[in-house]
Amino acid sequence: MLAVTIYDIAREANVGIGTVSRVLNNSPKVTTQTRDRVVTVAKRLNYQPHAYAQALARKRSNTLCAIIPFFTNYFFIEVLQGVQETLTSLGYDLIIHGANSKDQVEEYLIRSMRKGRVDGTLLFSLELPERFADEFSENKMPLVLVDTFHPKFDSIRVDNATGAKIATEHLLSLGHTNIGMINANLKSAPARERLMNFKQTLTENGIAVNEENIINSSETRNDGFSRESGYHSMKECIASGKKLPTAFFVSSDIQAIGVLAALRENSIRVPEDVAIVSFDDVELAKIFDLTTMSQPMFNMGELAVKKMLERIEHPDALVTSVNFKPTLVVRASCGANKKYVFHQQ
Amino acid sequence: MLAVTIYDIAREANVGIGTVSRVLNNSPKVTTQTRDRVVTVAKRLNYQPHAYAQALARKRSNTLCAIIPFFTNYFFIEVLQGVQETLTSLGYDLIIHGANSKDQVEEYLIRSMRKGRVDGTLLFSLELPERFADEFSENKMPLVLVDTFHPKFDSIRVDNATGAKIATEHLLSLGHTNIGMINANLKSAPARERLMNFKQTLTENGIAVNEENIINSSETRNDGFSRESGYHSMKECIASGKKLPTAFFVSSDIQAIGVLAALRENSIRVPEDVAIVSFDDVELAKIFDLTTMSQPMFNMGELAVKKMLERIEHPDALVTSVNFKPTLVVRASCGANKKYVFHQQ
DNA sequence: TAAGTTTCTGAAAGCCCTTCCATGGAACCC
DNA sequence: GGGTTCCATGGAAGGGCTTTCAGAAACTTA
Repeated sequence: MLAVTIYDIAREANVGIGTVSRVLNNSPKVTTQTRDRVVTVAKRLNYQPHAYAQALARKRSNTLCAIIPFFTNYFFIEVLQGVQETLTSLGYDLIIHGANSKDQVEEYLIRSMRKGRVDGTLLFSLELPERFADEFSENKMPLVLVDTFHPKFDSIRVDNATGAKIATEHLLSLGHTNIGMINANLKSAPARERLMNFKQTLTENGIAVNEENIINSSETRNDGFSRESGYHSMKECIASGKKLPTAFFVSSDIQAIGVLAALRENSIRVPEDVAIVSFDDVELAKIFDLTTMSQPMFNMGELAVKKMLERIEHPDALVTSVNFKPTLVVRASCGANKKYVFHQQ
Repeated sequence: MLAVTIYDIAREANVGIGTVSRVLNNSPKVTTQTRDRVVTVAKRLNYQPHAYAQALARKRSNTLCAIIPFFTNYFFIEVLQGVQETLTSLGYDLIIHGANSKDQVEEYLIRSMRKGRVDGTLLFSLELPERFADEFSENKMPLVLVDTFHPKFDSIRVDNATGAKIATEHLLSLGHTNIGMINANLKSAPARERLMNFKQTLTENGIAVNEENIINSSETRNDGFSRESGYHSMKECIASGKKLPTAFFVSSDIQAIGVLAALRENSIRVPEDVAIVSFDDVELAKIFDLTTMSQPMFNMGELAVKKMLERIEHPDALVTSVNFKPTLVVRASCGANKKYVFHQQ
C-alpha cells in the first residue's frame, strides 16, 4: 500500500499541509498558481487520501449501512439497486448486512451504532426492537425504515391497504365472487394489513368473507413470504376437499409461484380455473406472467437514501412517513388478458 | 451520537488510556483487578469504540469491498451470501459495489484503492483492466478474483471445461446425437470455455460439430447471460426453419429460462421434443426444474474470503488459482427423470 | 536488605487528515 | 506614505485509538 500523505505533497510542492488539504478539498482560498502546483505533485505521487483519517477529522464517514433480510427475498435486492446507485453517485459507500434472524438484526444494529462507523442506518422490513429504538433516538443516530414502521423514525412504506383493495377489486371486477387469500405469516405487519383490507374490500362489495378460504402461513422463515409457503398453503387448500375459490389474492409474488406449482400438480389451470393476483412485482413476476401489485422498488430505495441524507443534515427535523401507492400490473394470471400464463400450456 | 472515549473511561476508572485500550483489546498484560474496574466503567458509560480511529491506529479497516455485476444476475447474490456470512463472523464488514458498466468497474476499483478504505477487494466475474492489475500488484493491495482470472492475483473459478464436458456427456448418454448449444456472448471467457469444451466433447465422442446449431449471443448486456438472450437465440434457431436438435446445452440457467419460453411459444415440449441442460444452478433453476451444472456458490464465496484473509496476512505469498468442479444436478429438463418439467403441462 | 527480575501501568508518539488561528505581505485607503 | 483591510498561507491542535517505552511496583534471589 503506497503511503503518500499530504506531508509528502506539502514538502514536494513547497507549501504547508493546510494548503494541500485546502486544495484537495476545493477550498476557494487558494491561488490558482499554488493550486496547480499542489495538484501536479499530488498527481505525480499518485496520492490517494486516507479515507479513515478523513472520516476521523471530518467526523463523518460517508458510509451508510443497510440491514436487510438479505437473500431470502428478491424484493430487497431490487430496492437495494436504487439505494446503491443513488449513494454511489453521491460519493457514499454502502455496507450491507444480511440478517437471517432476530439475533443477527440486533447484532448488526449494535455494529452500526459503533461511533463513527456509519453516518446512518437503513433498516429494511425488519421490526425495530424497542430498546434499539430508544438508543438510536436518544443518541440522534440517523435511522430510516423501509417497508417497516416505528413512530420515532422516518419510514418509507408500501400502502398495503390500498394495494390489497385494488387487487381485490380487480378480481371482483372480473366477476369473481368466491375469492380466497393465500397469506404470509400474520406476525408480519404487511401480511396483517393486506389481509385486513382484502376482507374489508369484500365486505364493502357485499361479499361475505369465508374464513375457510383464507390461509395464513404458519412458516416463520421469512415470515412465510416464500415459494414453499405458497406451495403448502395451496396444497392444504386443495387437500381440504372443499370447493376451491375461483380466484386468489396471494400476498407476494414468490408465494404465488409456489401456488402455481401446487395448482399445476393438481391440473388446475390458471387463469381458467383459478385466477391469481399477487403482490410485489419482482423480476420473477414477469417471468411467470403474474398479475400483481407493483411497488416502485427502485424509487423506494432512492427515496430512502434521500430521506437519510436529509436526516443526517437535520437531525431534529420532523419525522416523516411516506406511503408509496402500489399500482396494478395486469398480466396473464388474473385472466383479464387473452394470452395464457407463461408457465402453463 | 454519544461521545464516550477511552479518556472518559480512563478518568473514571483511575487508570491510563493505554490500560483502557489494553483491556478492550484483551491484552493479557493487565491484572484481573484493573481489568474488571475498566470493564465495569466501560459498560456503565456504554462505551463504543470509534471504528475509524481504530482503523487509523491499527492501519487496518476490517472492511472488504466486493465489486460485482450486481443486479443483473442472481448468481452473484448467492455467492455473496457466502461472502457476507463468513465475513461477519470474523468481524469484517463488506462494502458492496454493483457495477453495470466498464466505467463503473473502474470507478469502484479506484475507490477501493483509496488508502485505508478497505483491506482488500473482491472482484467478481469482471475483467480486470490491465492498468489496475499493475497498480494493485505494485502496491500490494489485496485483490481476489472470483469467476474471473488474472495471472497476478489469486482467483477462484468454476471449471467451465469440465462442466461443459459433463453436461454434454450427459446429453450424449441419454442418446442424443444432434445437440445444439445456446451460448452467451463470446466476449465472456466462460462462454468461450464452455463452447470449446462442448465442441470437443462432441468430437471426442465421434459426433461432428454442426456450427449451425450453435448460437452465440450478440448481446452485450451482462454478456448475453440473460433471459432475453436465451429467448432470442432460441427464436432465431426455430425461425431458421432447419431441423431442430433434440437437445441443447445452454450456457446459463437464466438463458435456459428464456429458451423454455421460446420453445413453449412454439409448442415444442421439454424434455419430450427438446432436452435442456444448462449451467449455474441458481435458485431459479429449481423453480424451473432445470437439469444444470451446479456450482458451489456459497463455498466459492467462503473460499474467496479465506483467500483474501490469507492474502492480507501474507502479501507476498504465492498466487493461487482454485478451480471448483461443477456437478451435474439432474432435474426434469433433460428428460432423464420421469417427472415432467415444472413449468409445462 | 539490596540487587536483580518480572510484571504492570501511564504517558507520549504516531496514524493522516481537517480546521482554526496567527502571520505576513499585498492591496487598498485617505 | 502610513495605516488599515484582506487574504493566502503555514502550522498547531484535535479527532480517538494503538503501541512503544520507560518507569513504578511487585516479586525473587542471595
